[in-house]
Amino acid sequence: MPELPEVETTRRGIAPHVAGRTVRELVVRQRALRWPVPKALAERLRGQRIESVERRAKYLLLHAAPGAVIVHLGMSGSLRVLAPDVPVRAHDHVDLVLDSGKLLRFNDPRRFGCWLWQPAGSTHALLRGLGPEPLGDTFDGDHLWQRARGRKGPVKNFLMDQKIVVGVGNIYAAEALFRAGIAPGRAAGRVSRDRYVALAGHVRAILAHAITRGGTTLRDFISPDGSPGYFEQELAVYGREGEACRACGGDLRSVRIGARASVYCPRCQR
DNA sequence: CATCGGACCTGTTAGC
DNA sequence: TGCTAACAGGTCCGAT
Repeated sequence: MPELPEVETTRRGIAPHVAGRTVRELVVRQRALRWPVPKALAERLRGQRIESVERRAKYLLLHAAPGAVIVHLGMSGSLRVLAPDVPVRAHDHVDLVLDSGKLLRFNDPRRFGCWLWQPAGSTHALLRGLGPEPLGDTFDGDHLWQRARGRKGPVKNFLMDQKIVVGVGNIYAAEALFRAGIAPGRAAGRVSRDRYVALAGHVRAILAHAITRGGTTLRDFISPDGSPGYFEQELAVYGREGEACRACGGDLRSVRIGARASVYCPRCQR
């Protein structure tokens, strides 16, 4: 589910309810997520004031004085702000109970998400080596072009490599490549500088626009207030295999690249 | 270092 | 209708 726009939508949804609040307790019902939720996490958080909620790549960071909680939504995770009397449902693995009386509830059927701890002054290994934020100042076509020198793998994998640029997953990679007219299977090193400039612009535009739409809801993504995202209606290629290309009318085709379905238009994308 | 395949886990859907 | 297999938005890790 969650690529950058969904994580950012989540951040914006929870921040007003979480920032400035103090943690009453952390309730962990299922410790076995992508990595075990540290046993000491509840103790570390109890009584701490959450100062801010930051996003880095697809990670959410809940900052407190002694450190930060690192939350990743994995492929099926979601966070919701709820009243304490809302019944626990299947896959509600973690509750962060706040002094406002509300709680932040983490639900994740596939358990690919994580809740980890990062002591103040350190950078967790997961956050090291990440590429630039696609909506930040250091991301542009030149960056992509430089990093693509000598790379023979498909440009789609390159674009989804979090060391190159963060936040772009399968959906938005497919969409950005369509808009840029680049075939997803083309070798990353064989895309011109000009086309990388176009691609970077489309990545930026599509992510920014998807955020304004509240992200993409395919199956189970919901924002913290329970509403879905509305970007799905604007997808040009993702999930549209066999349907007509909105630009040329030809049939969209799906190929597997790196074990991921990759839909594209063979006529518009080269 | 780049690239590839497997792994983690459960729910939904396509196909027989 | 019912069972099984394939597939799903992420990304780490180890082997090559």
